[in-house]
Amino acid sequence: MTDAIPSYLEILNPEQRAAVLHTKNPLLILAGAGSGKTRVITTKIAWLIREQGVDPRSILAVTFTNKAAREMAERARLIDGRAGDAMLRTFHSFGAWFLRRNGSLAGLDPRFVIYDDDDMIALLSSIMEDAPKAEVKQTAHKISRAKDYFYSPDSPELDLIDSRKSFRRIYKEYEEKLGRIGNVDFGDLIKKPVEILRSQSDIAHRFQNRFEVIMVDEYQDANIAQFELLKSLVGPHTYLCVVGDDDQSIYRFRGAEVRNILEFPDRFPGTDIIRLESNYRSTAPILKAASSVVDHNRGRLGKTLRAERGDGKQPVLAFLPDQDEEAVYCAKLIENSIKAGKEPANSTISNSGISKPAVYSDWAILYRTNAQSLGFETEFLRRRIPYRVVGSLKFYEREEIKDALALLAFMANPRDEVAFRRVVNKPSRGVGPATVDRIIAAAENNSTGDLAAAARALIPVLSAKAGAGTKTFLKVIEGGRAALEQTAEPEAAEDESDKTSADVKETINSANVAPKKRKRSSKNNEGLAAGEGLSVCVVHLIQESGIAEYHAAHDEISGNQRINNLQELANAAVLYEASEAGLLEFLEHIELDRSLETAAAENETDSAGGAVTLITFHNTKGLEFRRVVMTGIEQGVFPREDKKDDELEEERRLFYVGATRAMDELYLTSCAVRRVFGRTMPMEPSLFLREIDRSALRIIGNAPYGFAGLTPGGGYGNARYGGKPAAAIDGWSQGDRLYHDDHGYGAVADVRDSEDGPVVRVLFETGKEVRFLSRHQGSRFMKIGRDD
DNA sequence: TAATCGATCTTTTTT
DNA sequence: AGATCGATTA
Repeated sequence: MTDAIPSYLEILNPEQRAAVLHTKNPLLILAGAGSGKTRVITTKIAWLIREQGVDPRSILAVTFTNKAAREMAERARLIDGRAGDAMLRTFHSFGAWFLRRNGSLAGLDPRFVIYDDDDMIALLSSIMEDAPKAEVKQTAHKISRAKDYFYSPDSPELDLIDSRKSFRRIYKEYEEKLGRIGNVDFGDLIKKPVEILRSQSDIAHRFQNRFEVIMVDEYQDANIAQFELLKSLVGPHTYLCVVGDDDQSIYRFRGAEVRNILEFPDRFPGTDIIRLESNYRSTAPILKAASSVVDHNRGRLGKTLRAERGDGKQPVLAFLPDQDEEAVYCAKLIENSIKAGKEPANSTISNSGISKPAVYSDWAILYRTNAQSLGFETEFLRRRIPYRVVGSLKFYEREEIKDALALLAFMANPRDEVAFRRVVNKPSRGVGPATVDRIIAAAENNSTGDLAAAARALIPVLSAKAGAGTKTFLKVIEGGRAALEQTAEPEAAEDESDKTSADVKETINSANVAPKKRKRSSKNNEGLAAGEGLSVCVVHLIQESGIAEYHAAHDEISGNQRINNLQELANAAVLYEASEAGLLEFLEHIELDRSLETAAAENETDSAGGAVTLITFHNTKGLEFRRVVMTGIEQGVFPREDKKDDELEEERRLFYVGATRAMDELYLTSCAVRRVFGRTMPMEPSLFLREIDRSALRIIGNAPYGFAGLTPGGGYGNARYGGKPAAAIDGWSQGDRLYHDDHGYGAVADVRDSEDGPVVRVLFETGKEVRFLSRHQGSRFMKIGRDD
């Protein structure tokens, strides 16, 4: 250690450095929020390559999101370029990569397409023919869950999920049907590789030898199947290092098991544990607020974060009348911070030590459910506050996009019954359900299961109309295939060549290549512009199939963007080659990484200050923002209704994750009423608000009755609102809440008549008291409601 | 067979 | 409030 320490290690604190330099035994890094976890992982990768002579290609680092994988690759490469050769992937993309090469050992055609939840439901509903849709959905969920836990249709443990015989039967049938089709669902991407590795010891050995080092990020979110995958990949000489934080485990609902991290030392004997407890992100009061909530959880490893940044602005809890005011409050906060940045003289609200002018991208609005984003969007749109919505885009879930993808999927795999059903009669070609069933039945009887072949063979027997329609459809697909083959160049062989043997030579990270080219879509609806590569094929399909026309007609009625969306999809395909391999790559990329930003979602994002981020709590994991507003902190919303025990603890962790995203400023909002399904419902403040250490909180607005013991901070306490509201004078009465551009939020303390007319006395959240003449209020004061 | 109108349900959270 | 689903109707 007395030798010169490389500079990239110098910047680490002792614990971080110990984590980087650790070797041999399995290592569990318990990394609190904001403790420099990513830095440790990336540095470790670089260090292993540089100082330990580890071949980068023998390093596997697994994450849960593509974003995290990309970031990790980028940062590791900055330290050492060779890190670019390491395999950095999500669990699922690793599974897909594995199955393309080794799936044939389990009878899987390497040309499989990945089914998403909707496809899964569609397939399932063809099995559960007359079950209500809700039940089908629920069954799909249970099957996903079963796969997360590595349960097969004949596992005895399946009873833990659903003990009914019928469930077992449906699950089994589903598996058979999916197998016949030759596609896989998300769960299969993990489960099938484990099955192969378990049953084929030669393959297992090959992989155990290939990966000398395996690292897992966000280990607290791993499910049982992923744990099994890990176990199968770790050989006697593999160095295993997992990083996680039990307090940030928020994916239980999709099978994540905190016990993976809690029991890691038992599962891998000899494990060393290193804790990273220095937080470099948030100020002390923010951390205090966050920790005081999660402290109420039982069953945690427990740790204490030290706020290296020291003191800062108190988090603010704002009680607001309703969700519209909530949106206004957020908008005002943002606008004020921007304004304050532009006019530094205006320092009514002084924030200790924060002198940087605020920009839009400093801000994030957090909410529990995607549906809550709408209110903020409308308000921000109105005020021209640039924003971007993370996650809920659902670009790939739109009808027109799913149609186009189904055409592509059917082209890639003519056994794909789900895709076939979706598009064979869209737009309607006279191929009704009866005909479709007949074709599918015929395909089941021929050995290949090829629906296109079965359909072709049936044409002579079908009615004239159905026959003609079927013919048209097949022609479209064939045309698409022709568009592939024409341009298929020898390059296509490159990826195929190393399929069996040396995956060591693999140039990896197809997930990382997708260059961010921003193609401007042609705005006219005349026709779709075909670029190069696979987009030629995509455009052909959506045009010739009539899908484009079908949706164009719809656009005219409801003013949608469907044609533009289809164009966007075609643009994305430009990056892929027009070959079968390119097609599969494109489809896989879409299934596994839906976070792609689409031009459709950009409103004014390109403006200088960036944009405010609208995002669910779940989606914020791994992110940080200078200023964060946690909205809808109400009982029933967050925590969601009837959450108790383990689930309540998970909600608490979610709260913790959200709060620890904030670097400088944290705001919490809680509404007195909220529209739920169009009905206005009275709300109660969240349980979590009572759990927050009160010394770490400043409260503004009116704490509702029942929020015992809390006295608003600005000097206007509950008592003031305890009685009936005073009679209004000139439209103002005691208890009215208002907003002032300079002073922020406040409430009317009293209204008195004077010789110049009614005088309104207002107390602001800053503690400031202001009097003004009612008739002079101008536009500087904005009334925002009252609390009765 | 397709389009239109009402009734009903919706909301977790995501790879 | 909005979407979705089914039944009714043209």
